[in-house]
This record gives sequence, C-alpha cells and structure tokens, in this order.
Amino acid sequence: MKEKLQNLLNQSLSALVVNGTINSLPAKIRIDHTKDQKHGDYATNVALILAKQNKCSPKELAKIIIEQLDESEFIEKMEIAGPGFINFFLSEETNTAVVNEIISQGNSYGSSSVGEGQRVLLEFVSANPTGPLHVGHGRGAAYGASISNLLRTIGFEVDNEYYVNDAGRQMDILTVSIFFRYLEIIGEKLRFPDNAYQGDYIKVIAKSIALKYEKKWQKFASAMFENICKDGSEGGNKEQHIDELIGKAKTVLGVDFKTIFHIGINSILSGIKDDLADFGVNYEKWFSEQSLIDNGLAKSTVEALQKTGHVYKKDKALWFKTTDFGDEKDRVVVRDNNLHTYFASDIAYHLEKFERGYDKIINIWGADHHGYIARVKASIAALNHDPNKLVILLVQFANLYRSGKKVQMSTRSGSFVTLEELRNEVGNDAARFFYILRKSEQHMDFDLDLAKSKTNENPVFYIQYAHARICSVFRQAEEKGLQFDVKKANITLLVEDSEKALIKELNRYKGVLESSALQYEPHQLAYYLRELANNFHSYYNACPFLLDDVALSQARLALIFATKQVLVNGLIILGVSAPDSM
RNA sequence: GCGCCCAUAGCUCAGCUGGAUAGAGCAACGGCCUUCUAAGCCGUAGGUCAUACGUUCGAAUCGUAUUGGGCGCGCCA
Repeated sequence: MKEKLQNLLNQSLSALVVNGTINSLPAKIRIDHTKDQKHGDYATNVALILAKQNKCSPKELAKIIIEQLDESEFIEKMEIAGPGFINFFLSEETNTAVVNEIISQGNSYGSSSVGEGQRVLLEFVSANPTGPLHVGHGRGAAYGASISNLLRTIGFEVDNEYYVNDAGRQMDILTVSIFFRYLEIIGEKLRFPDNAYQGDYIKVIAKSIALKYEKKWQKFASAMFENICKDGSEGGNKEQHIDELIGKAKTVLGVDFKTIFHIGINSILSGIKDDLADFGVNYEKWFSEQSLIDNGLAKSTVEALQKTGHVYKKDKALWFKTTDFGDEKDRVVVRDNNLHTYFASDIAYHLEKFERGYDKIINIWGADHHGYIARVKASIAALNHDPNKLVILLVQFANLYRSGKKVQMSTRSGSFVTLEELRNEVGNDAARFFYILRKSEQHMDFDLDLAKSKTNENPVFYIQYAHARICSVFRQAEEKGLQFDVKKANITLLVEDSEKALIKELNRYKGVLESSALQYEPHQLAYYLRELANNFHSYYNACPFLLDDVALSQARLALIFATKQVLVNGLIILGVSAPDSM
C-alpha cells in the first residue's frame, strides 16, 4: 500500500519538477501510518520537506501536490492538516481487503520476498563449552533465534551457526577440574585449585568417568602436587598454579588427558545443545575451533596475513598491525611460545565464513566484546574482503535480580542461574518473550521473583490470552451450530470503531515484520502483537460475535479469525506458543 | 586516561531513518461480569524526555560539552 502511495506521489512530484514548481525530487518519500484515526490511514510530510528548498509555504505546496495527483480508486479522500501534512483516507474496500488476504494465505501470511536470493550466516550464543548456559546466554539465544526467524520470513536464506571454543587453555582447565573431582570421588583427598571450575556439573561428569574407568588413574593422585607452586589463596599465584597442574596432568595422564577432555566437552556440549533445542533455538552448524587448528586453516590464515605486509615481529611474537585499519592498538596473532592466539583462529574462522559465499555475515556478541570489533574487521579488510558484509550486533547483559538484589554470576565460581533453571521457573514462552522485549543494546533487568510469582504481569500471557479467547469463540460457535465460512463473510459490514481499529492494526503487520527484520529488532514485533491483542480485547468487550444476524456474525468471525492467524504467525516467529485455551 | 553503550511517568520499558497534544505495562484511584474465558475492557491521576548550549519551520530523536551508570582497553578465550 505504501508503495502505491509512493508511486502516486512520485508521479505528481515529477510533474511539478517538469513544470518548474519545485526544483527536484526528494531523496525519499516518506509515508507513515498515522497514530490518530482523525489523520486518516497514511500521512506524508513531503510538502514540509520540499517547502524550504523551494521557498514556499508547506500548505500551499501540499495543495498543489494534491491537485497534481492522479485519481485512484483506493483513496477515499485526502486532507491537508497541521503544518502541511497530507493525510490519505483509504477507501473501505482497500482497508478491509486484508482480512480475506490473511485468511486465504494462512500460516504463510506475512512472508515476503524482500530478502530473496540473499544468504545470511547468523552466528549467536557461541558460549564457551566450559559449563551449562546461564541466563546471560539466554538473551543472545532468544534474540538470535528471533532474528533468524524474522529474516527467513521476509525471504532471506539464513544459516544459524554456533562457534565452539573447544581449543585453548580453558579446555585444559576444564579437563583438570574434572580430573580432580574424579580423584575426589574415588576417595583421594586433594586440594581443589582456586582457578578450576567449581560448579557441580563438573562433579556429575567426574562421577560418570569414575563409573566407567573406576580407579584407573588413582595412582597419579599422589604425584599431582609434586613441584607445583602454591595456589592463590595459599599466598601463591593461582594462574601459575593451575598451569603447572595442567602440565603435570598432561605428563602423567598422557593420551588419557584427551580421553577425559573429550568426555567432559561432549557432556557439556550435548547439554548445551539439548538446552537450546528445548528453548526452540536450532542450528544448521556447530563450528569447532579445534577443527581450524587440525586442518591447518589457522596456520595458513596467519601465513596469508603475513603476505599482506600488515604483520611484524616484536618481542618474539607476531603482531598484526590492526592500527592500519583503525584499531587503537596492534594485536598479537602468534605468541612468543609459538602458539597462535584466540584472535588468530578467529581470523581464520571469519575468513572461512567469507569464503562460504554469504551475502551477509551477522555475529551476535555480548556487549563486553565490543572492543573486539575493530580488530576482526581489520583482519577482514587486510585479507581483501568487504568488512561491511560483517554485521556485529551487541547484546547487553541481563542483570538478574532476586529478592530485590542483583545476583552475581561467574562461570568459574559456579554461582550462576542456568538457562535451564530459568526456563523451568518461568516457562519457555515467558523467557523467550521477556528476553526480546527490550532492545538488545538496552541493559536489561530480569526480576526473577516478578517473573516467577506474578506471571500475569508478563505481556506474553496477554497475547496468548487473546488467541485462546478467539479459539474459545469458535468452539462456542460450533456448539451453537454456526458454521463459519469465509466466503459468506461480507467484511464491509464491519463499521464499528473497534472493528476499524482492529482492521487498521492488521494492515500494519507486514510493515512491522519488514522493519523488525531489517533493523534486527524483534521487540518491534513483540510490541505490535501486544497492540494487536489489545485491539482485539477491546473489540471483544465492545461487540458480541455470535449473533442471530448471521451475516454480521460471519463478518465478525472472519475478522477475529484473521486476527488469530496474525497472532499465531507472529508468535511463531518469536518462538512463543499459541495455546487454544488457558 | 581512552573507546563503546545507556539515561523518557513511582518501577520496567516503547517512541520506526526529526513531524501533529510524548506512549504502554506494573503500581495507585474509580467504573464494567444473568450475555462469546474479568489472565479482560473503559476511565482518572502521574513526565522541566539527565543538564546546558547549538542545528531548523519543527528536537526525546541530530551535533558539542557536562553529569551519572554499565562495559571494554591481555602474548585469556
């Protein structure tokens, strides 16, 4: 509809350029839905914008534009209002057509081809597999999944991907943590390192190892602390302490170190996968960091980088001159111990992503990684790819509140609320909806007590209730022997204010989807659905649907049937269920 | 110190690339169930849009400065 109006205006304005009334066409003709019914259905501010450069009054110009406008069957009337807005009042048929359109397209209503032919790679969550997902990861999961669904709805081909950081020191610490808990379980008394992972899930994994391997590695317990420096809380250095324990464990265990490591990461990773799947978050690919090292891609990428001339040696380490591309300081890619940094494998990963031929590569990161953006974009530019293809969306942390107090969380200390716990407490629907209700760059306060004890305060129930109410009306209709038939519905019978408002709201849906998707803002859709539900609830209280007047009944049923369809379609995108009854 | 994000009603937040009287939920107050689910509807009250300048027909929105909060600034990942 907007496009039709834009075309009409374009024609009118072009004619005015030809006859010299105005100098040039505006860069963009903006047409908006009106907030107020009194202002019609759509409004444009072109006259206001053009008035200045053509030195005439906006109202005068608006009048000329309208006179120049071609007749159109879908416009009822036009008005000049306020400082010079042109308001369009659409004809009854134009507005009501949406009801039949929704019903005939059903579940696919809202789908469009805006992104047709474009492939998108969307990487999100990518939490280190050192423990279960916590509530902070949940926000990225809900946000990413919703964006993926939105983009797919408007025609993009989207692949969801999870980057698994299964290489590096943290994995060694994880292995040692499990090994120590294992030794404890089989009866050895030893001091658990400060810097090891403290969470109970480590004990669970250790127990499964003890069950399978029994006392196979018990003999190493006594040797573990030979020549190991003191731990942090003993007055030593906790980093050095754990590193030395890692070295010792690798020496005494030999290849079995890997055995324990694999049991650990597989257990944690499968937990993460199940958790996300249960949350309605699914991936096309789980990309292993270790695979980049095993297949030599990390190494070859560093070599490719060296050929660009943006690399130099300093203090025995290899530095990438990211400052050549606007970063604030240069970054190490290969350490003085000859091991490459996390950054190096990340460059390889991004290079690999680009070589897969996507039109757009989107990363959703926690806001604490914002300092990382410049160096990643630098590496892309250095390797002759277009850094603008890479879009990085930052998600702020969700602060968790319990009993009015902020809950401190840390993976290392094991004191965190897991995503699974949250889902069990408030339900998947509320969790998914609550997470995306705030703009991603907005800090979010997640009040557990509120979400738990007063679930009716969560707007998701309000929307679901609207859906359930409509379902109930159709059940009642059936009981009364009233067969709903779209073909018998004459939508023009719907003339009440609450009906017009609801129809107008339905007309907004496709625009909201597009805007929500292209701006990566699922909260726009969430707020729209709330508005739609509100319009329905008002309608429900204002007008009865099941009447002796069959014709009117059919028309009203058609309207709420269409409403139900849009509610379902929107909720599916957000990963929220639409129950038939509550 | 430098960089990024944020500041809107008592609380939690919307406000679409500047646009018509700044909106919603919760909390408060007052109405509405012999009738399709009251997890609902309608109404009232509540804001110097952090502050100060600037840009212009027009600013919560753009620019600069200040204040206050979050995060980042490793040869960790």
